[in-house]
Amino acid sequence: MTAQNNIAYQSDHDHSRCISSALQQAHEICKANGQRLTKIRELVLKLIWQSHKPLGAYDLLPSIAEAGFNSAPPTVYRALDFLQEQGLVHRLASLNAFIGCTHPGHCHQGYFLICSVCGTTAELESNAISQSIGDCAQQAGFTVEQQNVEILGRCPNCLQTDDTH
Amino acid sequence: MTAQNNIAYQSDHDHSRCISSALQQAHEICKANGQRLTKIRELVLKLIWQSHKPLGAYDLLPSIAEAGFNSAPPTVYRALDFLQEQGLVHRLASLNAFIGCTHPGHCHQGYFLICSVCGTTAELESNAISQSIGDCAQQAGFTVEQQNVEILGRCPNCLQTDDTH
DNA sequence: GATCGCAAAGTTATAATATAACGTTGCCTG
DNA sequence: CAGGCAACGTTATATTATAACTTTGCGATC
Repeated sequence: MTAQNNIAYQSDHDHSRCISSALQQAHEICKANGQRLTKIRELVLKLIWQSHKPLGAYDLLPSIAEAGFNSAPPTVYRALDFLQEQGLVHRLASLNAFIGCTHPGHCHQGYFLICSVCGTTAELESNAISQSIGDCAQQAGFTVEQQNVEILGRCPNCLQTDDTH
Repeated sequence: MTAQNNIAYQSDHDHSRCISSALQQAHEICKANGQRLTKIRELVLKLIWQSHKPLGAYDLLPSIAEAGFNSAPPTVYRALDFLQEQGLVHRLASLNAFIGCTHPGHCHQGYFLICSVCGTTAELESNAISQSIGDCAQQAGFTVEQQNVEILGRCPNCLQTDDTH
């Protein structure tokens, strides 16, 4: 889970803009919430945003060490917990990995399309999915608190270059 | 089908029937697939079916030891891997836990309603969810291989007995 | 500007989950 | 009944995550 390829699904997207935009939004959201986006927290967010591929907590430790911080596991988990609480990153349970939230700052559920070949992951907001899940739950008398929707498959780029399909 | 979804929430459901039915189906499916449902595999399946609550791999080890088998982790993980391959159990990534499949033997996606209070988990089959996910994926040019849908919330029983809501 | 209180970060240790690797057993089949 | 292979036993270790306590440093108040 450490590969490097900063192309979402469009090869022409300006990834440096993704990062700087994510960091700026993070500053605004933390300020609005009266929370501190400390150096470590900002660094972890930046590292998470280096790609559109989910990264494991332990993948981040070397870079944290390089930057001169303590790099024991609690350091990165604290930062990740904080970022999750602020809605800035999501945890993908099926991968034990983390990814930057592409639309922080509004209350939402994230649904994820994860490419099984290249790892690139896109976050969706879908009323249709949300509604169908809500309907099913309601029918079962069930009140929804949290949704975990992680779809594994092939992204357009990897479908193109794959002759077995 | 929808009747069965709710069985886990009904206090009067005949659970011993759940278990024996699951075991019998397992025998049939393994036979049909030319696979061996060995003693350990059957025991693990039975243990998983003791309740409608997901169980961790390590939760099963003591009972496996009691039954006189080796109870090192590989034993239970091998059995669980086999049972998953045969479509007899599902793994819930958000809990690192396993649960019996309530309709094995047909090709399907399982969607899960997990009660955050009592842990009771129901498996759904829903064309609406399936369709909405398929539509979103297609729109993104994405081919679906595997779906992970785990919904956390309150089951009807726990809603009734909960005065904070 | 000193100090107090608290949130954040440092540090050490360990828990919880999962797999690698290799040896042994025992079932099926020819 | 021998040979091959799948299943299981066994030991060790990888991977992911948290507990618990100490130290640091920010920022509010005096």
